[in-house]
Amino acid sequence: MPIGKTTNPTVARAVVRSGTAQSRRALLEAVGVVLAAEGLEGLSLRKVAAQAGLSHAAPGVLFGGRAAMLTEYAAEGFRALGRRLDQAERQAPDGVAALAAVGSAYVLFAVAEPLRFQVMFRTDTLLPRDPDYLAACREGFLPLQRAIERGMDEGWIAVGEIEDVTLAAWSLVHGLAMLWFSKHLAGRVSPDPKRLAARITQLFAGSIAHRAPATK
Amino acid sequence: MPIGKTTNPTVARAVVRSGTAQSRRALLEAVGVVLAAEGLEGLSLRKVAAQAGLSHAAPGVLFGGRAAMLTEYAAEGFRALGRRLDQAERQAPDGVAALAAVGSAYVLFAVAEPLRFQVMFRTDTLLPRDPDYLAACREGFLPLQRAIERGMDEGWIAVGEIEDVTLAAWSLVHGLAMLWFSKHLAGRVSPDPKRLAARITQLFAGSIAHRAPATK
DNA sequence: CCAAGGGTCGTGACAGTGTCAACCGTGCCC
DNA sequence: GGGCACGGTTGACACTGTCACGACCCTTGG
Repeated sequence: MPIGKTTNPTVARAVVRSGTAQSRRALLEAVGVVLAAEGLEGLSLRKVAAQAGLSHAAPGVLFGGRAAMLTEYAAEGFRALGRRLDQAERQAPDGVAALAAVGSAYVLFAVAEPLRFQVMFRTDTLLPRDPDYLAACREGFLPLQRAIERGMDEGWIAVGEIEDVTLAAWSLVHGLAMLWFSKHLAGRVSPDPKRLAARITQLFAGSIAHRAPATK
Repeated sequence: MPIGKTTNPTVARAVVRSGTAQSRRALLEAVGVVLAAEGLEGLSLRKVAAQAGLSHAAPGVLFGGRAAMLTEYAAEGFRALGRRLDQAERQAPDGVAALAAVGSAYVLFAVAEPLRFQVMFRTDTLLPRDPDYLAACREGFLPLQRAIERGMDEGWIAVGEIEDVTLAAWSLVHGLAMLWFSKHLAGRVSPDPKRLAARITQLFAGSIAHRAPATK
């Protein structure tokens, strides 16, 4: 008897998340396809459903609405981002390099997949309270926290400024990515995002690490 | 006769900016009202038109479409932002304070009017090539450039790094504002945006200004 | 003084969107 | 077999942005 593919009966009922895993996966992949083909504004549940070979109301049934589906899509993006940052952080020889590498990887991830990145942070079209989404976010930012800790171990970050340095680093690369999307930088800066991200993150990390003792 | 006859579409399109200034002004003000009442997702041309006391298609006629109207609204926002930054920059005693003050004012403007700020940078729903919009952007960022120039005159910014420092400063405050909106900072940092912005911008400006000579 | 015309805006219609109630088919268990 | 819960479709609804058409007003020419 082919009972092997039976789904967990009670859990599926308890959680709001229903639907077959295959259909949900197909829809999530279709989101990326439609996003790449039609752009951010051209994204619609109906196109996604058609791309996935399902009926037009399938996203609503399987996820519970547009926001819920995009939230799941965004959570997957945060997990992918976390893997990239983790890889960058581990390869860095010291704290300064780690901070710059994580920041650079952040920007390059955003530039490489701008649509996904923008969906990830468009919290007005998402469900920011979703526990899965929140967990993915927290997991994604662990590499940055590790890089900060390395700076603390190396002595160029004081315990009292951990929060500020972390937030400043995150803001820096997040803002750089956002400005890159917004095209406000077109013609204003060098067009190579890789070199640009490296310069900016090294400027920041280097300035923080090599401060003169009397910073007011 | 089903054949539409000699209507000249080019003549009607000759002047993009048509309509009375009053109606356009009323619509732009209505954008702010609807935005405040319904949020970013609740914004629609029909609600704006109703709020302004006009017909549902008035925005399309008077501006040429949703994107054009929002672009004009965004341009007004950039002009207001420029005034705030200019004021902050002029009151600062030296370059470091100017850079921090401009950055702090940037964040506070964004926090004070989050919806307008988000519309200003949502370039996928705007017309980023609009000359009026571009001029307003450029004008809005003059104070930041002046602050950087003060730092250069004071000797803590080299000529070769003007571009990088400018972009880093802008990215920092822009990212901080964006992260604030995205609610990813909720519970993570101090809830007072004024104090937070001051700390972050002073950390950045102070680190850049008081670097040890051997950076890297 | 009146008719014509161009600009300003309302009206109606259309395709497309997200969401929901109602509806089937299919496998499961008593 | 007879429910029956699940996975998904169908159909409908309100709402959106956009466009063609028509009504009104102010100017202007004869």
